[in-house]
Amino acid sequence: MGSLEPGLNTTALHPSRTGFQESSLTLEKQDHEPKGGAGWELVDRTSIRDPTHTPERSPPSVYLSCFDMLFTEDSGWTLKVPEGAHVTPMRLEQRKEPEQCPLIDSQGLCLSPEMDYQIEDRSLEQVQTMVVGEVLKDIETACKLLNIPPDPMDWTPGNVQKWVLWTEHLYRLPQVGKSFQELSGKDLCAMMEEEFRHRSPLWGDVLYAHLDIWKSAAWMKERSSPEVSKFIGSDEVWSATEADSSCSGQPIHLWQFLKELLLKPHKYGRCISWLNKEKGIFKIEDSAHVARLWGIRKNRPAMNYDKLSRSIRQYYKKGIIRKPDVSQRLVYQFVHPV
DNA sequence: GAGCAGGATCTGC
DNA sequence: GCAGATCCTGCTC
Repeated sequence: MGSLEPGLNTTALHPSRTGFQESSLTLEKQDHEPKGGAGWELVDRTSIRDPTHTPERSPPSVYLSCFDMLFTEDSGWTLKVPEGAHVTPMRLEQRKEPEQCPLIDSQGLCLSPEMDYQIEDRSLEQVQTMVVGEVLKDIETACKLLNIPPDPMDWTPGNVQKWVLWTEHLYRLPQVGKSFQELSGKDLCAMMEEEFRHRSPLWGDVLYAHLDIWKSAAWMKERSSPEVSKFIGSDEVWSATEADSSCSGQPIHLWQFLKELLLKPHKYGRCISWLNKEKGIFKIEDSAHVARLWGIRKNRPAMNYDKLSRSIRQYYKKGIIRKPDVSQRLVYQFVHPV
């Protein structure tokens, strides 16, 4: 049994990347029983299932993409793969609209349509709820960073471009944005998977799968699952009326953006982190990554750290950011830490 | 070479 | 006009 390193992006399991034929995957966590027992297998490019599943025992499938969030160092979850394992994409031939999404059950969890029954495995249910919560939080974070609405149906062509750039970044895709120019969110949502593949033969299916998750999340948000809300917490629940400048269409300032990243250490701790939160001293650990994120946020693909740092230095005169008393490379300090 | 400092100019809102 | 983005020169580590 080999194991995939925490932090692994599950697109590494994408059959087009791996050439795998079939798979048996197990989710494991220290002090927890492995989930799935005999293992999980890939159902399609976005979901995995317990091959030993019976309706009475366990949910048949979960979004594979959801588990991206589980493979973080602080989550403790590890995806185990048997030596020489292969992954087979068992395509869902009859993809349904989000209202009938086969991967979402009647309670808003990432389950299949045959899930109209009680799940006896409570811990597994909790994992499901946690996964959904993580997906919603992840999308919420992306919305804030990109300043786009959570529902793809509301996207302008500019929003679509930001989202495509974001997806390119997330899945390490080559540039495919030009293939989706001038499309609104409604246009994008109306497109079938074949059209995604037509526009981008190599990566259209990845974009389609990622969009499908966003569409499903918007659908879940609309249904306001109490289970999911409970997990996410009151301060994290989506709210259209939430007084959040970064989601209200107002342009975000660079210093606000940096603080947003610093507020999500579980996601961005590897690229930016506090050295002394009380004094507002932070370090840009991965300058290229932070610049890339800022470029995506501002729809400036040519952004780099040289330009970003120049913008930071503009804050010196304004008294927003300065270099700490003991100047260090890539270390800055908010003049008025909160 | 990468990062830092700051001037000058351009751009989008 | 503002807030960056871009380009630049010169400097430090």
